[in-house]
Amino acid sequence: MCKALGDPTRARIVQFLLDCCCEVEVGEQGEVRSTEGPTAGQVCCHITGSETVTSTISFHLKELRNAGLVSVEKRGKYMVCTINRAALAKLADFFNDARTRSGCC
Amino acid sequence: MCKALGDPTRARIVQFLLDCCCEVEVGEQGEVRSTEGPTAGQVCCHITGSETVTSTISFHLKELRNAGLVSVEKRGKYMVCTINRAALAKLADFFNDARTRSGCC
DNA sequence: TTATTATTTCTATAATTCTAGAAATGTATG
DNA sequence: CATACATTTCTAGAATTATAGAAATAATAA
Repeated sequence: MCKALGDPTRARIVQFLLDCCCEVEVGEQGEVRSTEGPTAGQVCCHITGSETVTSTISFHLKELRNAGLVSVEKRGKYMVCTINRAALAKLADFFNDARTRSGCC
Repeated sequence: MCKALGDPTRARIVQFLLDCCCEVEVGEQGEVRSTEGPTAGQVCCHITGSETVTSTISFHLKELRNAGLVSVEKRGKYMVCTINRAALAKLADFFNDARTRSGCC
């Protein structure tokens, strides 16, 4: 998980997912309402400033997904990204344990 | 900090520093008693299994030091390594905040 | 059905990072 | 003072990882 978070682009993605609460914007009929996070395209737009380099964001989302930090699930033709709170809790617990651990001597 | 922890060798070093409570072993006079952590050479010995590749461990210790995770201070001719508990606390706090953060919607 | 939109996979290249030897530095010991 | 020891810096090469374009996939819209 730390390795995944170590890349600056992925760190920005995670920060965006933490800050963001955008509902997925949709066409005229509102196909994809009531999602919890932004779509892959919205992440891309926010991180790179354009829609042109989706492949790079897709790569990083896969890494974050493999690390268990983010879930990316299909809703219609979009991919909706959400932070995995349990993973954050795991990290918090690990570092909290480490902090309070006393050596054996 | 996550980037620093992301490397497997550095992760092992940190884990060793957390687990370890070795006092610095010394010559016949006991020059370097009452330190809090192992020397760079002891870290090297534990991680790589030999003393031969000290430069690599030195490189990683520098990275951990630059990230603020480990302090490496001189005691005689040894360098004594200790985990920075405040850094661990910072990480714990960050992930704890992130975990419990509720979106704005 | 055809076209369009969103995203992923593939590929090559670019960039970064790790590794380990050699030489250099600093400290202690004979 | 010379030698041995602990560690760092420098260097080149190896390995890994990131990037972005192009083609492929999948779902919706016309």
